[in-house]
Amino acid sequence: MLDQRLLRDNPELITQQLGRRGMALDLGPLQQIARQERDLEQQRSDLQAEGNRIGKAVGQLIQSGAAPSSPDVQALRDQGNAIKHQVASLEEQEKALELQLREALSALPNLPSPDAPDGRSEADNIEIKRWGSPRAEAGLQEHWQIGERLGLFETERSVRIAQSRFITLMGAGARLERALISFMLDLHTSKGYCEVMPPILVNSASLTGSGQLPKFAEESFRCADDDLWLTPTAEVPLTSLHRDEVIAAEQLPLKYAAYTPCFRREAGSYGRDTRGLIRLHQFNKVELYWFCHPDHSAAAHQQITADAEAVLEALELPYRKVELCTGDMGFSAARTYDLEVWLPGAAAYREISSCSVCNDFQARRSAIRFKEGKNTRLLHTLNGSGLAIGRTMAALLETGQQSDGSVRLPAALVPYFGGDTIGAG
RNA sequence: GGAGAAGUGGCCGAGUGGUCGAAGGCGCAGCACUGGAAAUGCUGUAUAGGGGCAACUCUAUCGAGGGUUCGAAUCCCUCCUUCUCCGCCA
Repeated sequence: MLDQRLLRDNPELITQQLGRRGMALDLGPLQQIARQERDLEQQRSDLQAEGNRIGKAVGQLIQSGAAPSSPDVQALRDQGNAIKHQVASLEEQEKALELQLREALSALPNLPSPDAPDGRSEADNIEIKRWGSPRAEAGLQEHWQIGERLGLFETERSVRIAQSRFITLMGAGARLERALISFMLDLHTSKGYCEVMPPILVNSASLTGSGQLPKFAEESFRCADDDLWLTPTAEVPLTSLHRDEVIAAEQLPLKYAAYTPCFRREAGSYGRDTRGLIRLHQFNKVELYWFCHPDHSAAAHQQITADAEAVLEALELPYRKVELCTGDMGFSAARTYDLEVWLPGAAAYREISSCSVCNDFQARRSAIRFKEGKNTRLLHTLNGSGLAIGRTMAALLETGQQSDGSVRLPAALVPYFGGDTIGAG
């Protein structure tokens, strides 16, 4: 959510910055509403002050012996009643404006950071670096072919259990998924992240707080009888972990690593990535999340990205780091790096992590502040995948495939998986 | 799921219609005392929004929302949460 004061005082800045995302906005009407609302508030509170004076005067009169039914008291009562009605009417108008304003503001995305590169789409993203030596021989299989051949997951039967875009991991496949989760959590907690296992059903307030609602309701699964949704990412419960809190400055940064399943409807992606582990309605992810001081969020963004990169490097998976342009960034982000892992079978880089700094955007929506001396200020939040588990498995299968049909796993994973090869012999 | 009790400031806790944003205590901060500290004393210590360069000032907030009243922490209604007992359960 953007600052209402910014809307009142400098809507041109918002228009200009959201223009970098490719939005054309006229905020004039909204600014009018914001100013009207402020004026109404002023009128209303002046009236209330008058009402309070009258109330006290009545009390004093009665206490000093005036009969409650005397004309003096009655006159004041009448005045009080008149004010009460005026206040009620002003309040009603004010609430209506406030609602309009909040709805409009909560549908606006974050302002991009000055450092974020301008651009219209994915095509304008900027490659920052490459790591590792991608395999590029001919005849490499895609992960779903390897998985099916080695019996690592069930595709057809999963449709019977749920529907398409769900997967059932079997045997070594299930074991590898579990190994990856443990490996990633251990790696992150060894660097000072606090491990979290949050609820994966979240309420509307939580989804609004991190930016998924109101605009992206169709992306999440909703429980019919409750105000609960299946979380699309651990970013949602982690943001709300400290919703409506004031945190002591000395405690910052708070760094969390959470493993959760994630649920996404993937509306509008029919026919894309229908095979294997790339695009599922349910997938596992280890998410990194920081609450930090505004002065340190830029450095924190580099760090959280490096922490995600460390997973790929420990798993010996070649990747590239891409900075998203303003036109391709997510709703809540001010600046984003994507990590794209090399899939030798598909011969393509695929997104496996997205690391964003949201500045105070989520903090304002979720009322998460910190106390610095006498001042209470909004803090900054960051999130990054560290990493998406299914896509990591896909990359491991394609990267580790050997001519005998087996898959060799990186050394770091051996203690977790309990072996260095899948499908040997 | 059934029955009962309770939700007040960072914490504990008083307050059942009138200058109550709220006694008292703890905690915290500053000052005094001290060689230094403890103890003690004094002072200060909620959040959000509006106005003002500022000192300051106005409004709202005693779980949430509505109602009664000139006036509500206090009375009424609805909801939420927590606790206790019973039942059920991985």
